[in-house]
Amino acid sequence: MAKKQEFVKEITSREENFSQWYTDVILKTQMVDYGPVKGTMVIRPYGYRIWELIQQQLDARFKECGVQNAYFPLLIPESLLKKEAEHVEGFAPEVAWVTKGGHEELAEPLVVRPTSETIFCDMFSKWVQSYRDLPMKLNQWCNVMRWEKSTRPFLRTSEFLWQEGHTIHSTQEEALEMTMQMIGVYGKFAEEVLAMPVIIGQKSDKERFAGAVATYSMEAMMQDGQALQAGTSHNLGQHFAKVFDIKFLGKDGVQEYVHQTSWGVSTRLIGGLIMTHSDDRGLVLPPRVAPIQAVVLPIAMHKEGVIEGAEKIVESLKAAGIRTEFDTRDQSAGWKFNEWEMKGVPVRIEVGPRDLEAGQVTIMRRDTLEKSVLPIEGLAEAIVDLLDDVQEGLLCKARGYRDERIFEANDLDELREAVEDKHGFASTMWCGSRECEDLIKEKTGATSRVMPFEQKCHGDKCVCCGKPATVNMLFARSY
RNA sequence: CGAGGUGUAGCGCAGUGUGGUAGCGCGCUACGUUCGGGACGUAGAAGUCGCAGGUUCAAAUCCUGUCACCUCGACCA
Repeated sequence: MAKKQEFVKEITSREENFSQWYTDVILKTQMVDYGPVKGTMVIRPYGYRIWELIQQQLDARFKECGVQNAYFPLLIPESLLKKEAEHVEGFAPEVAWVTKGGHEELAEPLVVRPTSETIFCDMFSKWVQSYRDLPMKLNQWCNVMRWEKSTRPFLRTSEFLWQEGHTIHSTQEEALEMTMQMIGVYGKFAEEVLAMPVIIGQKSDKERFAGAVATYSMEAMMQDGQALQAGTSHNLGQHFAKVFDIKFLGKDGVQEYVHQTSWGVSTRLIGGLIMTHSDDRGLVLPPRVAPIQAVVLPIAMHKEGVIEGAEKIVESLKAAGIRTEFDTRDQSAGWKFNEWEMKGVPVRIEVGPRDLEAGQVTIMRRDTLEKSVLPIEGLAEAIVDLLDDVQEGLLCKARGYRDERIFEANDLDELREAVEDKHGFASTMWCGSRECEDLIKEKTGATSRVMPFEQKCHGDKCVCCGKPATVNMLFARSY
């Protein structure tokens, strides 16, 4: 019999220090480690598996939209990046340069891609001639590099993994539709797969992507009330097309510039996932992105028939398509309980001699920490249902949490109170001016997040200047 | 870039005042006893004390320089 030992807390509580808690969770669950170069991270197998699951499921949704995958080079010539003025200005402070090839100084320096608009455009201009070539919808899964001043694993790292979609269309309407379609795909994906509720809307001019006509974003609320921009979709208009000379011959025989979009989500989604669901015991993963959905723990393994009994259960779960881990390591049961809880496995299945005798197993679900008993007969089907339940439960819980923390703010003081004291989002009426946006940032630390597609009008005066308001804007402190 | 802090075993830390042969907890290895919420015993392995110089018979400890990292600002689609 194992003696009870004082519980050694490995993870800082969220209440005490949210950012330390976050770091503890990702390091101690062995999802990532810090890389040798400052601001980089090594994604370990457990973390990478989550990314793979995101990739698979998101990519399938892209394909449904007629998007094809491709791969473009890591290095971009300086001249290409510089073609679009606003674009280069936006990224200049954070690009990494390559100036040497072997021992030779390069005639033209190269940048490590911070995003690939320019190189896509360069190729588009060669590939497109006729309206019959359009639309062209491409996507690539790759890494990008941005030399950030301050970094945090998953949320802002110098190098990160993402997908970037780039499409070109013959009409403005079609490009706009594509932009909207993709932000919609992201929003649905975030809620259905990551169980992460998001608010979709348009960014202010200040927060817009460098070179875009309009940027749409999905914003999620983390458990400390800060906002996370979890995915963006940009309507690039014809800016890039004009600079890179991407023209096509229309049905009417007239040369026209294409209308363009780009959209992306990154490994930041994993950071969002963690800060949305996890608790003081560690990770809580939604079943659809859990590398291990169910762990089977044989109790008192040395006893006759336990391993065999558990093994049969494992086989039946695997046959039902459940990602199952069979943990037969020589460790105490309590130790394993904690280990798998920390790693966020949605369902734990204990199989002990007493269970087997009674033809049942003991179940614990990670989201509610509730224990229950299920019969071995028909267990796999029951677990499939349970996983669906967990998935749904997590979304509901997160949505409830978020909705409670969106506060209407009618003046600067209420806005500050919403983000600072109540740790939430401020829903405001805003005049649309840059001056007010800057002043709000200065006074409250909050930045504009999105003008939600679902506008909630609650007044007619700007939260900052009191002049007539034009739009409902969410303000929040953000990552 | 401004202010503060920290570098000692894989991780977390003590030791630095007053210089004297490197310590603790966790983890790791082997064997045995255990096994339904972080087990126990015994025996082990593991450190150029961030780096470079200086003072000294002797430096983790004192002096000088330097590097790295962390926190808070600033900055950041």
